[in-house]
Amino acid sequence: TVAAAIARLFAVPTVPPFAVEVPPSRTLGDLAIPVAFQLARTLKKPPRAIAEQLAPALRSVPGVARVDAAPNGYLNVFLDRRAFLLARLRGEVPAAPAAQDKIVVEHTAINPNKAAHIGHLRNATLGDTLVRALRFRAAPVEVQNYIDDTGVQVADVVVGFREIERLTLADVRRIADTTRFDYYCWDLYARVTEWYEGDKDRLAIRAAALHDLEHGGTETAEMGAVVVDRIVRAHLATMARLNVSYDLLTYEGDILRLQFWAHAFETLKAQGAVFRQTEGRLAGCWVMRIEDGGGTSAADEDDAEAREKVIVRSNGVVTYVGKDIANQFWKFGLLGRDFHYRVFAAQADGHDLWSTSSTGGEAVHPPFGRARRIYNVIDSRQMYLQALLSQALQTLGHPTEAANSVHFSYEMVALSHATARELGYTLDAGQDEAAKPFVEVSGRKGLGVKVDDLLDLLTDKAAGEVAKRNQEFAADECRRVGSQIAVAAIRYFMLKYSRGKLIVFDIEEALSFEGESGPYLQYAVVRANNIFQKILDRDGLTETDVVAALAGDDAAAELAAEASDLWALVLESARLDDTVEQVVRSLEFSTLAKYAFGLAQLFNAFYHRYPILKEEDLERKRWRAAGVAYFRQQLTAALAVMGIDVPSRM
RNA sequence: GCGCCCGUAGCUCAGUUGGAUAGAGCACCGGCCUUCUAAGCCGGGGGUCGCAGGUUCGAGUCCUGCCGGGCGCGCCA
Repeated sequence: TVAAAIARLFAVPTVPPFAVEVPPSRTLGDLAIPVAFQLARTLKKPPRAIAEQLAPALRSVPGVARVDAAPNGYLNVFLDRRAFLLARLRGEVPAAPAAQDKIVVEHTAINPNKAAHIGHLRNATLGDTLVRALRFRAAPVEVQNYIDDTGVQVADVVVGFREIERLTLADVRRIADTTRFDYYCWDLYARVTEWYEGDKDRLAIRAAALHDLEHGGTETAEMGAVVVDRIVRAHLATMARLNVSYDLLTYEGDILRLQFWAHAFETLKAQGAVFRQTEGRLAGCWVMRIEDGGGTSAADEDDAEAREKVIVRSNGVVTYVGKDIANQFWKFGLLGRDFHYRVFAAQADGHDLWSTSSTGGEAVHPPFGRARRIYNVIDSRQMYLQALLSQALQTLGHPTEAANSVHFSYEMVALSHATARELGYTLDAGQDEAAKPFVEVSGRKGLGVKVDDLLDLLTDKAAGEVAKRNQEFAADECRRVGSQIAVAAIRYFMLKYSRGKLIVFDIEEALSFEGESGPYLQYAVVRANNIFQKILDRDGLTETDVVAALAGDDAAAELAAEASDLWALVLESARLDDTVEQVVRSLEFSTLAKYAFGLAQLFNAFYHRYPILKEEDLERKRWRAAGVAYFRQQLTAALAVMGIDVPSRM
């Protein structure tokens, strides 16, 4: 309506989209519109003159109390505060139209051969938060977790069991039943890496194991399947602790067995997207030419080859890029084939987790895949390969799908030297790594902080704090709340950095519950909730009762005061929807984290300055309570988008 | 060599379609618990936004070049 008013006033056919900003100081206004700056160019008039002409016209917009034209050209809008808060408390705010296009988000995708570590944690937290943000905006989202069950990493662990430990399939099953199997494999995997280094000929054993995994029918393959199944279930349990869940597990083995790749390969060949190299280093390979933008001049032969990516090796074995291309085509519904599906497990949040299958499966299953838009959550090191997926789609005549293939890229998580030392990892002064400001996490070396260890540490600490403050709590109650606090701490920690920033993970820092942390946010909501609990206990009034009583209050003095801190809290609380929208657009979750933190700060300050239970002026008391009611509703929702629960007490 | 990312307070970081006086946490100093939970609040010191040009009413933000650091560019995944 504001845009329409501007268009009418200046008779410009199309008003460029303009931002609504937050003024640097609340005394200037509730909203700031810089549209006069934009119009200044086309209208060839100074911003101030335009703003002054615009201001009276905007006063008729519903919900607007006053509009000031600032000397510098800003239009500062003051809202009808009472109407604003009441409408929001009654849920009368029109929702944005829900998106209809189906979205697939793929995240986590941990190699199923060892326990999950903090590197995987960043992926899962970003991915799950993206899913929650999209669903907050009512978009239909399907969450997929890709399981590389036929890769070398699984083969390595199987080699460890067979060649180093000399164990049978039955032995492995027994170990899986009686140990922390993902931890056991973590150590074994590191041992296998060393074992290979002892004698390079042993790599032939790995190649044979890999072949067995791909083709099946042997005890090695069977052992691989057991390892994968047990580790995947361990990962799901770990992720469930973090409030992360999925809709579908996509198994690479099924992509191979169902000939998805063979099918995609025929199409790629037919369209000339891949070709068989006949000479040079890559003779005998099927390769895809990589477009790297620049129209390079007469490059020498090495450069030319560097821009060819092998899709099928000269021995006929497809690389993982090929499998990824087939998978991406399937996700868009472009492959012309589908998996079989079976229910894999029931999840804590009540909905079934499905998995792909090569045979059989349920006759009736959800319509997986066929997405309009795909987010692949994967760290920035994979940028090159993700660009290939998009390029393959483009080459095969699917420009829309190419544009809708989003690589949600983020930087990796490394370890601080202090934390690496704590894990028992020592670096000689001579090593290159010793000079770097961080130590790279390495599953292959067994160097990393395991997610469950970190959660256990955080939960113990939080449960101890809960016990101190709530002596009436039983031990299991402390534990339950402690776990909610631990999840808040770790998820917030993963979200507060922008995704382009490398996180140098330090245990000491991650264990902090003070200042800008997940628990700080929870604490603010818990305090707000306690106020309503006490109102209920003492006055017998619910939040609904309090809001209903407001209808008779016209003055709303508490809200109307020029520098009303209550109004500041309400206005800031209202920014959640815009913030989530911005987050989805920019894929930058630190924006949401900082918004939620700032809101909690605002509330905590308000909480100290303005008592509610003891306030004797009843009208004042009601309006304060109303503002707090809206605040807790909004911060609770913000925390839900971040996958953080609010404890009953803490 | 080419591509991507990072460089803002002592430390760790926000500041994202360019906008009003560059912010937060930690650390440090000083206050506040017989009061709705001190996992908190209030106050203080602390800045050449890596450097140099450019674009314009306006640049931490956009462009170019340079400096420093990280990652990627494999018949590994």
